[in-house]
Amino acid sequence: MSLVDTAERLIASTRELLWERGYGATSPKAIQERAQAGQGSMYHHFSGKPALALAAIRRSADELVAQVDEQLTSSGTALARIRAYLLREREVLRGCPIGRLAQDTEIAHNEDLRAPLAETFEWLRGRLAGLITQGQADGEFNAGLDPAAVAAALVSVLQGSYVQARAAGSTDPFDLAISGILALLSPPEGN
Amino acid sequence: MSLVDTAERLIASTRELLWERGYGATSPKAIQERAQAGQGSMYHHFSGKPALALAAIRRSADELVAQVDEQLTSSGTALARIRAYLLREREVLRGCPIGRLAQDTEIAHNEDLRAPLAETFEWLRGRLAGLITQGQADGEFNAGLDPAAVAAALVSVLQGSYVQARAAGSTDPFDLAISGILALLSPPEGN
DNA sequence: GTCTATAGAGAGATAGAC
DNA sequence: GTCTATCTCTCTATAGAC
Repeated sequence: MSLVDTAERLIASTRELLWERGYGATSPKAIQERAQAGQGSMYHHFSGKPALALAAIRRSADELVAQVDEQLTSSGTALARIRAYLLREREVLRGCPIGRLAQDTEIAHNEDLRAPLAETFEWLRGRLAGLITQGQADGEFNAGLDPAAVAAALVSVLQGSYVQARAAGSTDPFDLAISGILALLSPPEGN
Repeated sequence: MSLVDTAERLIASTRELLWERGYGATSPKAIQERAQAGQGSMYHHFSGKPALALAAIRRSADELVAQVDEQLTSSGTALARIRAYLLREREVLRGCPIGRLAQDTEIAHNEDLRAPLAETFEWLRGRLAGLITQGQADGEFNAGLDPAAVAAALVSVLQGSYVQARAAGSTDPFDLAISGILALLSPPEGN
């Protein structure tokens, strides 16, 4: 008996492969090999590739939400928390484990598989909007800004910066874009 | 004899399929069917799928650069041109034909296939940075901003907004994020 | 230039033994 | 629960006729 059960190893294996290769390029065989499980084992625990992928995506989404929520709940001003979140350590060239899947046609066109992505981003926009509202009350941000719109822009900068970094084969565009949005968010002096 | 030659039809077909499905999910067979060309025909004009994909990606990149350059060269202030570019008509749920490919592992990990993406985004950042510099000279933007950083952030917002829209299955997050970055770029009043 | 035939490999799953 | 055998399809390409 392994440290974790077979179903868990299959989910972990699938999460890694979805992040690395996407849905289409993730084969049952590769999943099994990485999980050290046989075919019969996989089809005993899951009805097939879609069901296993759904379990893996949900897990990744839940973990991301928990992790980001903890980061954004830390002490400090709203602006400081947002700064820390944008500047935190990231495996930039691997991309976002959730955002990456949105480009996958098989996922984007499947209601079940897409749902966790939609929920994750919706939660993130709401969480950031709340922080921005708080920052406006504290006089950190221009009171005329729409918190929901700024929050959406912040999420976009992160996701788009991953895209630019992967296109460039370098983290430079990522870092540049983050510094750009931070400058716009809290200008050195008035505009 | 067709209106356009076979090689051109193959390239056009590949461009469409790469946009819709990505590299891995685009099969020679599907390319041939959409181009109304046989297998022998395709392998006569191109050495294989990678060569055809490269020709298709280059074409898409060149076309995007030409199109955006024309848009950004229009009359009006720097800010007005950037606004018009961000707000232009887009097929949001289809995603960006170039940015979409950056998430494709087979493309991101292949120097030849990735190069056109890198060049396109580098050009776009430079083009926007030039406009921002001009806008600073005209007093439209805070002179303390780094044009290259703000340009990278603008590109990220576009790319990331495509990602959010596809995840949501709706254009709403896209529109929200664009309005957010525009508000940060030119606040209604001082910050 | 374009066609059809063929081929080795892998995808994704099912069947039935253990 | 896990294993091996088997199956049908598709992928990507090559070969050689026309």
